[in-house]
Amino acid sequence: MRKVADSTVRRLSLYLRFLDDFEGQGVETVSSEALAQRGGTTSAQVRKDLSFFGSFGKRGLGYYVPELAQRLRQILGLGRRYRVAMIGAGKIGSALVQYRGFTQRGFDIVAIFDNDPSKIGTQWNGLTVLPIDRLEQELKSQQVDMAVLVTPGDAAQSVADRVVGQGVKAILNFAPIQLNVPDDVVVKTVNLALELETLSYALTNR
Amino acid sequence: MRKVADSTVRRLSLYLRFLDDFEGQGVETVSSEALAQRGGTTSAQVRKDLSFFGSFGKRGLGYYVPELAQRLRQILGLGRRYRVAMIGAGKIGSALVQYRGFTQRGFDIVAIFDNDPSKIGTQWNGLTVLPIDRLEQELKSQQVDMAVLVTPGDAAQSVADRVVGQGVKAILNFAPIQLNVPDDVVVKTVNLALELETLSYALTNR
DNA sequence: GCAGATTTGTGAAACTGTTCACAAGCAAAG
DNA sequence: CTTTGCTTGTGAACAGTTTCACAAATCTGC
Repeated sequence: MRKVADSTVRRLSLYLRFLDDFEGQGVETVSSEALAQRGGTTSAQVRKDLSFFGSFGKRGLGYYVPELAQRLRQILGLGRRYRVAMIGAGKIGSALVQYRGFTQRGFDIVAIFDNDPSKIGTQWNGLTVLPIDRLEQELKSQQVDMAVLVTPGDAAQSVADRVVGQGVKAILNFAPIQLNVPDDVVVKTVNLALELETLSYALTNR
Repeated sequence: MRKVADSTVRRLSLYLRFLDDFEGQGVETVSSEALAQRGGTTSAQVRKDLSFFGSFGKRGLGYYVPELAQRLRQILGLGRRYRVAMIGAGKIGSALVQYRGFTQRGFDIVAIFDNDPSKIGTQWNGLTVLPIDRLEQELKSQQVDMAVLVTPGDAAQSVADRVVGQGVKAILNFAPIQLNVPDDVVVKTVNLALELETLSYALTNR
């Protein structure tokens, strides 16, 4: 498959959300224009995004909502559930464990790790916080697909190495550092303070 | 000022973080190549990014770390502190209130709102959760610069309207919807489930 | 079955962002 | 003071992304 831009994939994910909404409202077909308005983009953009993967619409009519939703799920790899490990049971980590959005969209958190003795053994949402020493063992036995890193910055790289060592190929990283991983591992970093700084920039330069 | 790409601003914010590290280590000068390696980019990219705002380096030597850091703070508007309101005291909201990274980087949370009677009046990190009815009053009296929206999706737009109505010009949005705001208001949306979906896409298409 | 109204799918054009490559400037050594 | 080596700053080339614009396909109403 030829390379598709990250921005395209993000929009597809958005479109899918809108389609779910439309489907809930009993809408049967939708035009690229309608999707575009909902997503703050243009109809040409929507059609171009979809065209990378095939032609799913009917000229003169638009797209069948359930069918397009199904196609997008397939493209995005959402035809299955994913097993996710949360590494770090601090503020953000414990909030994410309880976050409904993940489960709703197909991502089940199946293990939580921390190295703080006062946290180990406590229950979070039905899961026991495990000591970080058990990482290798659990990632294997639980068949974890993805790891969410919510450790302090200075621990993140070594944890990432261990996770990668167990064959995990996808990491969502909240630590404010640039992770170094092999080419076949995909990392998405979310840096919350950085997002505020882009707002600060925008406020300042107007 | 001519328009600078969002990607450039994000990298500047990263460079600043690296400069802080270097400064802490007592490093006096740094080359574009050193910054590039730390940030996973190229030296040409670093120099181009900086060149939008002036020429801060010395040929043959590089950049003076404290000076460049100072310049970047100025460019990013980080020469001051910002007053931030957290709207929504759910899982994510309460985690963010306690998150050190915000305070460390100049963003002080000065008010928290929710509409759940069981949360109103409770203390979070020294702040009392206020009823959402007090929003307008508090945003004004507290001179809030930015709002972080952590409400359910269906409440987000109406809250955003009220926030904008009080003159707040910057919103960090965690609700999984596309916010509609006037042109002079800047919104950054962070969609956590969507980040996982891009990982899912990457895992599937290899 | 035909005319008119829609809407897709897609090359081409326009635009935006990144990389290249090198002249110019500065430091250090002799 | 001159040479050598390094590093910046930047125009130009390149690459990637978005927008345009239109032929082709389908629907609707008569």
